[in-house]
Amino acid sequence: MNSQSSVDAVLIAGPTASGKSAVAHALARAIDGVVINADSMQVYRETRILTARPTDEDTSTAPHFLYGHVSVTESYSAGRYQAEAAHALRTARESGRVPIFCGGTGMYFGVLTEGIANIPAVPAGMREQVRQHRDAIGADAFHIELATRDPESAARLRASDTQRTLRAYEVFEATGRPLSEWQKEMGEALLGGLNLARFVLSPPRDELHKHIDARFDTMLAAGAREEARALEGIALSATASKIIGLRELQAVEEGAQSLEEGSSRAKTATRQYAKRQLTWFRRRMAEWNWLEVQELSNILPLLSAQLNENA
RNA sequence: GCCCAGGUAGCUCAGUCGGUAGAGCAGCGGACUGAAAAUCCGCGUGUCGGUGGUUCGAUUCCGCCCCUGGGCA
Repeated sequence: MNSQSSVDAVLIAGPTASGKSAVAHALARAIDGVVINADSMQVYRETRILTARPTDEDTSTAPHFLYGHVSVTESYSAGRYQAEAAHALRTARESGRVPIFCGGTGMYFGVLTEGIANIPAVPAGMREQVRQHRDAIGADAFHIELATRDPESAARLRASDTQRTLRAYEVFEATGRPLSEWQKEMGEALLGGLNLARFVLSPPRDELHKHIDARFDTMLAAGAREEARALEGIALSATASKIIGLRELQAVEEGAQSLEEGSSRAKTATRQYAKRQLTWFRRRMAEWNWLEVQELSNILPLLSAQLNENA
């Protein structure tokens, strides 16, 4: 990193419940920055509690972009994130504020720092058609059909990988060109050429697990059940329906399981998610600055010291 | 106190006609290019309650003890 120039953008990644939102908020206030979301679920409006989205107080005391601006009935995607993050980045820089990207979605950080192939959107109707086709003929037959359209993707993917085989198939159906070909043309990294300060917040695993459990209890106390109940009967998008805790709490509201059981399942799912995040971070963000301390008061000085080194 | 059932992985359990044991869940590791809080792949982590006895060899058979649940008093 160039020690002569100042930092153009700060990136704060970390597993769920690692306290990164609070750090980003405090940093934004300290350096007159703007927090830009890098989390696939905190974009959703109606699920503030369940997605641990920053509160109104947070967003009124420091600018926050790309939080809660999408309805749970809408699908969201890395492609849409790319466009919106580009706009948010431009807005922040034009106002002379330091963009602080904060979130837990590894793939979105990939969009920021490595770019993503620029592939035309696949019409929703076609996606649904392809999905039904796979259901009808089965995973193995679908995988064989994919091989005739996009042999390279088929060779790379297992038939059991529902999501990726669907994606490869539908891209071919929509564009007439294999996904593997599209992917050879990477788009530009949004933050390419900028001087970045990159951090991964990583509390010890047992501490993280305690935080996850405690945070879900806090969510319940803050009205997570009501939030889940309010969404019953609403046609959630494929993406929003994956919000951890939502289905678990709706099952509780419907009487299908006890609150204790629902809570336990939600906590377990959150731990498993954090584990997947950490795998990504460890392998793909190994050279970032890893901060293993736990307390906010300890993190800020460390982070500031790193920033000054780069300033 | 007596009778019955059970004590095997973190949890719920299977099993060994005597040759030191295996499933699900949890957990751990990994992959990841437009649903990524998704999707997928790999890994068994054990004084088989304790202690004596029989045996070449006991988690398995026998005795005693401890613990848990149920029943009779």
